[in-house]
Amino acid sequence: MATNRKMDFLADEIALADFAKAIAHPARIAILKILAQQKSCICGEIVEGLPLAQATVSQHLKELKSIGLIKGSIEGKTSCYCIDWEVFNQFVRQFGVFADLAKNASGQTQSCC
Amino acid sequence: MATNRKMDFLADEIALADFAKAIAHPARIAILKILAQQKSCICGEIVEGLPLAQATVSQHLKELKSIGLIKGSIEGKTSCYCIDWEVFNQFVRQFGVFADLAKNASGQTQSCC
DNA sequence: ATTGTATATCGCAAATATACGATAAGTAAT
DNA sequence: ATTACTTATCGTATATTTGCGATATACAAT
Repeated sequence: MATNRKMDFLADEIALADFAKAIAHPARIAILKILAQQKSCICGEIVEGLPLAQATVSQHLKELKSIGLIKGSIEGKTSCYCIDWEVFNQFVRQFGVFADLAKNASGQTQSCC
Repeated sequence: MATNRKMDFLADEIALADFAKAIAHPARIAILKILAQQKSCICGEIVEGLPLAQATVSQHLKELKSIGLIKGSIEGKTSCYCIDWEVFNQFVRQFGVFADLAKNASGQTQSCC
């Protein structure tokens, strides 16, 4: 990016793109899946469940955390990560804008090109 | 990426990540919005609607096309791009996996961390 | 205090993504 | 055939992402 032209886009477009970017990696998708399947908070088995080094997983966790999709804290030996469903659902709702557009256009499932 | 470890992830995790990557940029979100709002196919006003050079927009269109989210063709002076709702909905459905997980866990909206 | 365990961070290398000017390629009209 | 117009592609510069070893940090148990 030569210049930062992010500001020329709408805020909700940027937000949606940032959310997409946060989940735009198989490792982060896998992490979210793992966390979503656990009722209680889960610690470092995430690393064991992924084909990546501990440092790399930690970095992915950091990214998910920085956008707010997951919350986490370390307490002694065990850490605790979990999905922030509040934030998660907020993004899903934003994503729904497109789902709705798809529905409105469902009559023309057959596109014109 | 030192090594390509994509193969160590599940196919649907990779597919979902690829979809997310495709829409992980404000310009591509904006393009999809523009296309979704048009009933008929739309041509080069996309460029005018974005704060980017024509070459850059063309590149973004190419990316959306390569993952199959949009279809396009040029006919003389006017081009024709439109969303492939078939593909679009397929991805939305995959994304729904997470939405469902969110629903299942809705009892615990208050996370444990 | 020392050891062991779990996690985060640093520093670097390699790969990708982004942007755009210049240019090519195609069509329509003159 | 030339001009005007639209879109795609090439080449290149820069920024960002990804991955991991090495190391730091923090706590628990001995």
